[in-house]
Amino acid sequence: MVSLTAQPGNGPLYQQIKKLIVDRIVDGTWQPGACLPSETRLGDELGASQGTVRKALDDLVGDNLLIRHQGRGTFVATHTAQRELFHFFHLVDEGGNKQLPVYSQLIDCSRRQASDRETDCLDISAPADVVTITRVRHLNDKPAIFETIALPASRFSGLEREDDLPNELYGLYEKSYGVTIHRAKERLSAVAATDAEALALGLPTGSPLLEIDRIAETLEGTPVEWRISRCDSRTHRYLTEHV
Amino acid sequence: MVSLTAQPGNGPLYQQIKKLIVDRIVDGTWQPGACLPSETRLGDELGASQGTVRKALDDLVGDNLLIRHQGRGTFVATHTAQRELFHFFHLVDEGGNKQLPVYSQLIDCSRRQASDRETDCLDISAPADVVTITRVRHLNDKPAIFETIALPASRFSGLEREDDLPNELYGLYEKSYGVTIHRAKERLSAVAATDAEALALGLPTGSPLLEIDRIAETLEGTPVEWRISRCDSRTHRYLTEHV
DNA sequence: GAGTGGTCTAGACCACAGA
DNA sequence: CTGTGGTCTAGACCACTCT
Repeated sequence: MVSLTAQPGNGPLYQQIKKLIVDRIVDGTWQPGACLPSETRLGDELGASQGTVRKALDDLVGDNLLIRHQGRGTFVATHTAQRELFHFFHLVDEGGNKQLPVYSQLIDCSRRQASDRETDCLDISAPADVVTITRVRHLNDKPAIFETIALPASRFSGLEREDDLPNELYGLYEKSYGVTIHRAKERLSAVAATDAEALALGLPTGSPLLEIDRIAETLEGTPVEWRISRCDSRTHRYLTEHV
Repeated sequence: MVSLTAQPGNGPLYQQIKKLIVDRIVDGTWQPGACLPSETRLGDELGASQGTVRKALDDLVGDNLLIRHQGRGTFVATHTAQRELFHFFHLVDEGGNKQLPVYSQLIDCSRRQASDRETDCLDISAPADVVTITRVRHLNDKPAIFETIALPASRFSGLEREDDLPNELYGLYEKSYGVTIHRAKERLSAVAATDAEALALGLPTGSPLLEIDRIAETLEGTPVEWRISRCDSRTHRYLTEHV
């Protein structure tokens, strides 16, 4: 049952509408890729004008939660390679060109008990399992990223038996495990390459590597992936832009 | 003379209004900190409704170009320490806390002919001067960032004679040289500390440092500062968030 | 042609800041 | 009290997509 009110203590109507839409996406009423009702229909259902609904939708489009197509409708955002490239991958080569890794060498994918650090990063309670992935991602046909990933086994049950993991995992999370990554917090630092990393990336032990420590969250803000990417810094840079 | 039209080949009205406002900020009609005319007045002057003006203003607020204060008015954004902290400084300590450097040890500030790399980064033509700044910025009372900055001498004439450079330079650029930094592109990598850097930061030569290579631009997109910050990666991380 | 989002208008009332 | 931005409405027309 829907009950939105003019504007008592609940705050602005369009904020209430935003929350309602987010809730429906979170609870699966509107799955990724689904088409929302039209602005006028939503307005009628919620007892708001089309303009107010529009403001709510505009905000959510700005949050990368919805996508609009003129003449077609408004859709729940999905994880395409495009989105991965624009929002979650920031390495560029000397020419400043961005390209997703097309090949990954899988070193390990298994399930085991979570370490203290892992339970901490993934915000899960002590005796729990994680699925871990270790792989070397290639850029321009050369090994460039040594990557370790930890996932809560509760949400990703059976992933360790998956064969042929794709390079872009977020689409897999979404399609096969119903987990949509919405936000990623990254902490970057410089580290010295370990023997294993140096060997895998073809450079001397102790070489400086760019470490990207990422925690990826769902729409609700729950951390669901902890990823450490150690990147060969000779050939690639991490690009960001701020306004 | 203002002439905005309904919507011929010029595109949507609110886009034309945005452009007009940006132009007036660029040409100095509305200086940083200035109060714009009210929405209704702007609408009357431009022959548009208040709602349309509002949409233009909303967009520009989203671009960090304007700031609104309910009941007071709409203002051109300025470079406060707050903005510097939120938009242009991304280092955090182990606790994840962000704090601007409060002390900098100035090593050099002088004027000389630009190198090829500098003319390239700053997009200036060959025989030109730059003002360079070299300094060590301190975080938590410890040397943490070895920083070199190159500025086109044409825009920053006399800066090399400035005594007592502030830690946050962007406010100085804006107030004393009429240069407002609007956007910064950063390329991050891991490098090995040189002798000079190691000495200044109190760590062994060859230690991995996080290098931030930043080119800062004006509203018009002209590069006006090239800055390389080499950061002690043991104690600090570069924090970003993506949605 | 029917339905969608994109733009624009005109007018209303509320919340807040400052004289 | 006046003027500002913040929210909300109702209705109009345009541009686009699909059938």
